[in-house]
Amino acid sequence: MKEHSVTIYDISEQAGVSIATVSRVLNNSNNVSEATKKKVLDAIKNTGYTPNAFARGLGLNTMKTIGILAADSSDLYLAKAIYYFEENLRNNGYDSLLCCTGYALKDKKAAIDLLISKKVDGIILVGSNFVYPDACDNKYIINAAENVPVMLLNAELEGNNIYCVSSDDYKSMYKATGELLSSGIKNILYFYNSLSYSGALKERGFRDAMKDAGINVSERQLQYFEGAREDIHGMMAQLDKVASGGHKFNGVIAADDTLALSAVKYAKSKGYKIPEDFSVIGYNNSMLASCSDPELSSIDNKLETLCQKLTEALMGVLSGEEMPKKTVFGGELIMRETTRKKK
Amino acid sequence: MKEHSVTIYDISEQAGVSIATVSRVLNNSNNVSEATKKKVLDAIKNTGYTPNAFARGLGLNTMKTIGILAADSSDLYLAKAIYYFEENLRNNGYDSLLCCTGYALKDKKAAIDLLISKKVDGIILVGSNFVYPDACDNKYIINAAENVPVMLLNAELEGNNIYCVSSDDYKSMYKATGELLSSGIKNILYFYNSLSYSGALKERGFRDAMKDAGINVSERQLQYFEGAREDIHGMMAQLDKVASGGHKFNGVIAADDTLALSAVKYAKSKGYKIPEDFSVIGYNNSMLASCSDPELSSIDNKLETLCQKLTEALMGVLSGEEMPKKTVFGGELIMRETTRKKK
DNA sequence: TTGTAAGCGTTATCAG
DNA sequence: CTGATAACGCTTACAA
Repeated sequence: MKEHSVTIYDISEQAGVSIATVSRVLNNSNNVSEATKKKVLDAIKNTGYTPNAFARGLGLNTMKTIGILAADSSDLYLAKAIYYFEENLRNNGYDSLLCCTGYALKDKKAAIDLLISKKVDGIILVGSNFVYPDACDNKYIINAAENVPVMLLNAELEGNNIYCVSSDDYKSMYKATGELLSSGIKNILYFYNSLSYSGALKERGFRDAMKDAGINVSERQLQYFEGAREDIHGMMAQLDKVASGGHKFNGVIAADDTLALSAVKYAKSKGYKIPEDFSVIGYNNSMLASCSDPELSSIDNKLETLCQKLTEALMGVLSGEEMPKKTVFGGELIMRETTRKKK
Repeated sequence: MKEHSVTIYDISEQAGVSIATVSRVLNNSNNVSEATKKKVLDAIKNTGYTPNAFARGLGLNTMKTIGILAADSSDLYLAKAIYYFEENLRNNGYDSLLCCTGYALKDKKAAIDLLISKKVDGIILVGSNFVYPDACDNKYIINAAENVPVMLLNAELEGNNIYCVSSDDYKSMYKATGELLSSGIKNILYFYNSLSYSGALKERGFRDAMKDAGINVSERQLQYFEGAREDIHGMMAQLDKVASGGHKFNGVIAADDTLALSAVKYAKSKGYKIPEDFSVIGYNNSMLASCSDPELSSIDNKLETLCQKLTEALMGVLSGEEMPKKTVFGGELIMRETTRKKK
């Protein structure tokens, strides 16, 4: 608890120069002689002076912070994303203000308002769950973008000052479904837990692939899991209920590795041979893939690249450059032990 | 991109009062008549005015932010902690500035300095890895505490303005080891990946329990894993190497669930029956416990409670109350499928 | 109950 | 190259 912190005035006094000069050496403006520069630097060192960030913020109208919004920062996938963002941002001289909003729209709104009132320089929305199928529900993002650039990870939304970086979930799912089908697995259950726009894309990828293979998909083949995101037992129970309800399936494509892992455990509990009699494909290629036994085949959506590109884009926008409003990368199916080789 | 944002002066003008009055209704100081209050509130609503946080910060010398430091915010356990902290802090009107430091001391130093220069109101060090066995290496924390209160989660350090909240790792490990021994498993390998102070405590718990049971522990019975924290295969390989090197073991106590899960996979790969022929106990009781098959017995260290208490303590300190310098909770061994019932 | 005015600690614009 | 000085937008004595 410093009593009265040392200010630019103290330095100016000690160094025998004006505060303007001190400010100049602080921001290493070149118009200052080596001699006086040294005096100032010495004084700074002696006192252990650090510029007051608030005063600085007030003058410059920025404190170089980016607001990071995520529904749940402890979610395996979101946590990784946040990690990458924080690192990239810090390397660019920005700090990260983290807000976990939960999955309710009104909380997301509140959080975004909070960040704006704290005058962050930009906002990153981590995860597809921030954009809703119904356009009205996305108004809060459009509004936020009137104040600061808003960057979306794994989501798409058209709007002024809004930039999107995402993985092509539709295509990834389409391809993964195709792979599973051509490996001989036909009775595939689609298991998901997100109603986001990106979630809808994944589902459509699955449906289209099935349709294009001439297979009809019934409603109960699409299982929405409503429980907690880590509730493996709940997931297993749901699969069990579906099966015992009469709907047989010998493969699961999941919108998330946790769901996929639960499918693996479910299949094992039933005594099915994986991958011969029962195949599973997950999504995100998270650490759960190698935790699972057998190890999960999973779709890798290049999270690190996405985060990097998104940060670059944000930096570009902040320095006034023209940046692409939408950039999308391809995903890649990583084959492990829960899928057969193509026939 | 607002052109010129609306200030307290605009409001004062529109409402026909002085800025002081506006400020008063903003901070709902009670000395203001209902009539003028309404005028001001109306003006605020009309204009969509939000107080400038920087100016506020400058005047009050706080922007109500807490710095959260973690080596790796994507680590399963740390991510959960960060999540709890963020939530608790926000409920108390504080924002969270997140810094991921990695595990290198000099980066931790840099990060903590950064946070202080940004004038956070307090700092939370998430995870035992911030305090080192060698006292000199902890100087950076002591220094930081001269500026703001520093809170340690799962670590202990004596010092002015430093507060610790932790789980009793020593006792938890001691007890867990005892349980395993009394279940009949005697050749236990201790598997760890952290050299922190808390890591040392866990190890000592293990050693003492073994000693008290009259069992000698050799050096190669303590396996330090140096690789990446999610490298399951690397962990398995190390266990394999130990075994094929001639050291037989039929149980593993791990300092972390990931390590434990790798031990389960290792044992299964060898065809050992779990838990009859091979038992495993993990630490943290993370979601990996239920991801594992069989499910991991694991030590729960009440993370949510710890985070809550720590936040409470911090809030107390910030409001000038006297707070305990050290509070420690007990852990609990959650029995699942990788341990036998006691004989 | 309300207004005036003095900070808060910088940056930036002008003169010199 | 350097020094005054006016912003920046808010809080808070102190007066009225």
